[in-house]
Amino acid sequence: MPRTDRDERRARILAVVDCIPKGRVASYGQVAREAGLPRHARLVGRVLKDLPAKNPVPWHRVVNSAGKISLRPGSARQRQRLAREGVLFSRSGRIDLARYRWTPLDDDSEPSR
DNA sequence: ATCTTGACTTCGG
DNA sequence: TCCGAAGCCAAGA
Repeated sequence: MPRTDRDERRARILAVVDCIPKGRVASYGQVAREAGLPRHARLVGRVLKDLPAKNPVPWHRVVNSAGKISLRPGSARQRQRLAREGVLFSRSGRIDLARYRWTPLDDDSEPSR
């Protein structure tokens, strides 16, 4: 069990990220809200940044509110992982959130529209 | 306690 | 659509 408040929040954030289905994405802010931590989008980013390589959580399914990859170095890797799951990128490198955004309860289902 | 950082977000122009 | 500014907030130093 998490001992500190910090570990507690970290665990909740990762739990949410772990729920994002293959082929769908969520924004940092969305993950924060669903983890019960509104206004903590940046915390989500920090947690993912410090994520051990061994951790299997689908960190690549988290993008910013503009539908773009926030990772500076390494964006190619994240993009490739998403593409491999069927997530299409626009010419400007953006993901159509209206189409790929994950909403709890949709838990699977192919992207529509 | 104070100041800086940043895998963020929203709002204007 | 593309910035820049402002708002936000936990961590580090």
